[in-house]
Amino acid sequence: MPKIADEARTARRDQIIAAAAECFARAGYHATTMADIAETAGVSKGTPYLYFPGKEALFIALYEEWDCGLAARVDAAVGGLAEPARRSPRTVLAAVASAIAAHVTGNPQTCRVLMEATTLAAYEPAIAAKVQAANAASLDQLTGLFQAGIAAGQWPAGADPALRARLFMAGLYGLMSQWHLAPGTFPLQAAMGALAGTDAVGPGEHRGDTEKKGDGT
Amino acid sequence: MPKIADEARTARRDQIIAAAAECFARAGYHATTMADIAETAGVSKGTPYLYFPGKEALFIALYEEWDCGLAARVDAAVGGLAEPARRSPRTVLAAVASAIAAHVTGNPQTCRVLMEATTLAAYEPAIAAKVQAANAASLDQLTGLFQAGIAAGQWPAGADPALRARLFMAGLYGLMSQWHLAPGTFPLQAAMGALAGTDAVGPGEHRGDTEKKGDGT
DNA sequence: TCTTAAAATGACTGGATGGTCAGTCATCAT
DNA sequence: ATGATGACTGACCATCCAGTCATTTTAAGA
Repeated sequence: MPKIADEARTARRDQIIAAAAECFARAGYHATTMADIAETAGVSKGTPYLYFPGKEALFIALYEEWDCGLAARVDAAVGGLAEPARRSPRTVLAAVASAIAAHVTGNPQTCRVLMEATTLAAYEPAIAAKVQAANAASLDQLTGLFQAGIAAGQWPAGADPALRARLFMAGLYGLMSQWHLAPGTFPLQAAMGALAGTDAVGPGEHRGDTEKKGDGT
Repeated sequence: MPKIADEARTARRDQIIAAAAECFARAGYHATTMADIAETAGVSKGTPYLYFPGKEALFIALYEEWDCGLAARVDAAVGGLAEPARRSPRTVLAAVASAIAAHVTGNPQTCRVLMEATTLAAYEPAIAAKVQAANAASLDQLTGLFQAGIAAGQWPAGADPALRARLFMAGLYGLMSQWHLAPGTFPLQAAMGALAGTDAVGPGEHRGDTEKKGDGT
């Protein structure tokens, strides 16, 4: 009987999510209406409800899709490293930062959705759960990376890998937050690169060459 | 003629702003209604409009008040340093981080309002203007601090002060953002201390002793 | 081609919200 | 004491929006 092809269903779903991303990024969660999303997607007002239970569920689906997009990019970047480089935690870290910067620069909407999610997480338990889970996973991965780096002597022996991971994540998020307010003001790629090259608390294996100009406003 | 005492007017205003802070921090900007604020302040629904043109103006007033609160705290912390210490940019930086951590820990609402403002800034030009101005001012101050620190040899000569300042600010903001989602998960004070003690890209005058345990979730 | 069930539509609803305003009440100069 | 001035009140309005559902359209199978 005439059930729409699975493929078509998925396409519609993606179309709606993409429209939602555009709208949420443009106007924020609360200022975006379901009607906006439907119109942007080119469907009627009722259609989104055939694919998602409601606005919040749609946002969560979007968040997961986009976060996955980011995670996938990061994995791809790490996987794409040449074998010897992949063994160096420091190099991996730089690749992670670079991949994130590239993805965000290319899709500024990612920034917006990410920030919106983080802010919403303060009041919406369902969203908080997703955001915290994503954060914890990233933190774990980074902690592992720093652990390896410390073991390999790329960071000082006494360093606390969990703390390093947290500071690194905080730096990434803070940079995105600053950048999304005024994208033209400083080069995200360079700043994130510096953050990765940075030796929080350690004897400086690296030096001035990782520094780039930022124009300061 | 019977004009209310200026003192009384200011008190009412502050009372409304305090109520707004509580409500915005509890439920976020959009989910907070003017009726909520009025009720929390113990006044009628019309009264806030006698002191502020509307919801957005009230939020902006709150943002400025709270931001000033933070800036004042920072200034006080710096001013309170003993004279020789105040001459050391590194020490000043640590004092700044410590003052912010203390203020935020004591008033978690600050975190919420700050994040809410940053997110809103993406869509509300009036708020964006205030946030960007505040950011630029902080960035300038920090840049000056790093400049002095570099001149004094506390950071490597080649370092870019503007970039350092940006990374430091990003770290602070990112830490607040992580902390407000799960205040119990890690000690903000210690993390911010580590951030200030950190030698992004520099030879490490400091070492492991600035590291504290963070439990990693 | 024709049947039929699922998909899509869009008018509708019930509730909520920012903001207003005519009227009330407290205060202070006289 | 008293009355004029302005702070305060809270019912009210116009608007908006998430979500529903009866109806129409679409496409897969016979």
